[in-house]
Amino acid sequence: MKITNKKGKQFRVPDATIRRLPLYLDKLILLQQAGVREVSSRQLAMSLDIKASQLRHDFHYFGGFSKPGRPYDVDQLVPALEEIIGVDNPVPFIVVGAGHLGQALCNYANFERQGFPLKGIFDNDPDLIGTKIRGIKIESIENIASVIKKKDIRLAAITVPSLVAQEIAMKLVDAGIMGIWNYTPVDLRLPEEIIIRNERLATGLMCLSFKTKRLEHPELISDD
Amino acid sequence: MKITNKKGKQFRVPDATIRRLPLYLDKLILLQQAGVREVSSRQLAMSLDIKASQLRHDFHYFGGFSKPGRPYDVDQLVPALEEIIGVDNPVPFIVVGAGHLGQALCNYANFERQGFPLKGIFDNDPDLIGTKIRGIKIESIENIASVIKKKDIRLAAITVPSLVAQEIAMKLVDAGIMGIWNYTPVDLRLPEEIIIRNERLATGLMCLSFKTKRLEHPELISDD
DNA sequence: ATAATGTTGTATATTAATTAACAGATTTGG
DNA sequence: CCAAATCTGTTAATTAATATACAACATTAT
Repeated sequence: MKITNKKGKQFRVPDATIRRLPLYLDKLILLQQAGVREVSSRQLAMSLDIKASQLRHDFHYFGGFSKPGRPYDVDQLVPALEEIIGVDNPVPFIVVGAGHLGQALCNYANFERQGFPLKGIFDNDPDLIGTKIRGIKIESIENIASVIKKKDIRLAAITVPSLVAQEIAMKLVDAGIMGIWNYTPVDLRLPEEIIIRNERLATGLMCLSFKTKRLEHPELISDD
Repeated sequence: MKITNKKGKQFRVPDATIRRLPLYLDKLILLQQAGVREVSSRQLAMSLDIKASQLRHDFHYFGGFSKPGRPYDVDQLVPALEEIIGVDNPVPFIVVGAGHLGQALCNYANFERQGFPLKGIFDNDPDLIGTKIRGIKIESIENIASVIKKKDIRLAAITVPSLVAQEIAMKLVDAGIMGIWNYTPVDLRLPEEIIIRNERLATGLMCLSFKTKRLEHPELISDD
């Protein structure tokens, strides 16, 4: 993805950098809450287990965040990163599918704190419709389009059964959704301008398993 | 990470490849369940939105999964990948912290189906201890060490409050845990042989936000 | 038979990402 | 006031990841 920075220069921002931006912001907000005012690239990088040069390299795409010779000013860097990431204003989102996973996402209070207020929960199960999660009423999927338009929602998480995932995703796109956080195992086929992010919960466990297995069977590893 | 393949040759397996292995397995199991017997690298890669050559390159680290000239045999490839990833035998795990997120993980039935049976849920809240999730009783954190040892658990997810995360992680390691799936925002400091995987739920939303923002403000993008 | 098509495994080339290096700025300590 | 220590921004070098190319083999159709 290419962007134009403040100096008018154009850069291609690597995906790897985009993936790290949220981690930087996350950590910086923690520091800010702890009352830390300044942080060097080395300190910040170390706490994220990356090299300081990489952090500076990442920041470099977006222009200077500090005067040369001085560490970063936390109170200045946080809003700058928020603007870059696009959470300088709250970004409302909805959850479609109120099963266990959907409910868990809805109950995760930190989204709101990180700039993503939950604005709607939808399901087709009559037993669920009308019940509330954190004060938000679960609505019928029939209402999705009108809510999306009325509240100007751009992001949606979907945790629905595989069979209906494609159909529901298309409905969301028609209603104006621009980014889909896909928790189903389905390859959604949508217009190419729609941003899709696939999550696979078990992937984390599998990566852990791959590596711990090789700790237990040292004959499979060599470290040179 | 380096491994030794069946021919005795040593390879360094790129992290990017390790991250893709679970996706391959995931997709192959879906195909297997759908009754598909053979799949070419091109078909499989297309459904995962990667290049066929990359898939073959990934598989190449682990030795031949097919005869040259023939597509992959699904029923043969699934167990082979399972063995590589380390889920050829069930890999039990536990969840520490039974708040909303912990409960959501426990309720996510697919882990079991993918080789990760949940063998324990732990919390310190007296109101929660004794209640059940999917038939598994929530136990006091005091019991963790004995359960880990008795049931020979190697992986643990932690979804506890930040303040106690480090302390609990150390307790887990002392009891024999080798891999930690960390859902807290804390940088765990543990012996270097312990595998840690940090998850940040909001990261997914932030990456979506970064990209959709630039769709809405085309002046920030250039596509040449 | 044999040509046409489709397949993998693997070497090579290309592109992307990470790390290192360092100039120039700033602060600190004596 | 100057030397030592820190720090960033930026470029260059290195390493990692991805894509291309193609030989060798298999299948299918004619």
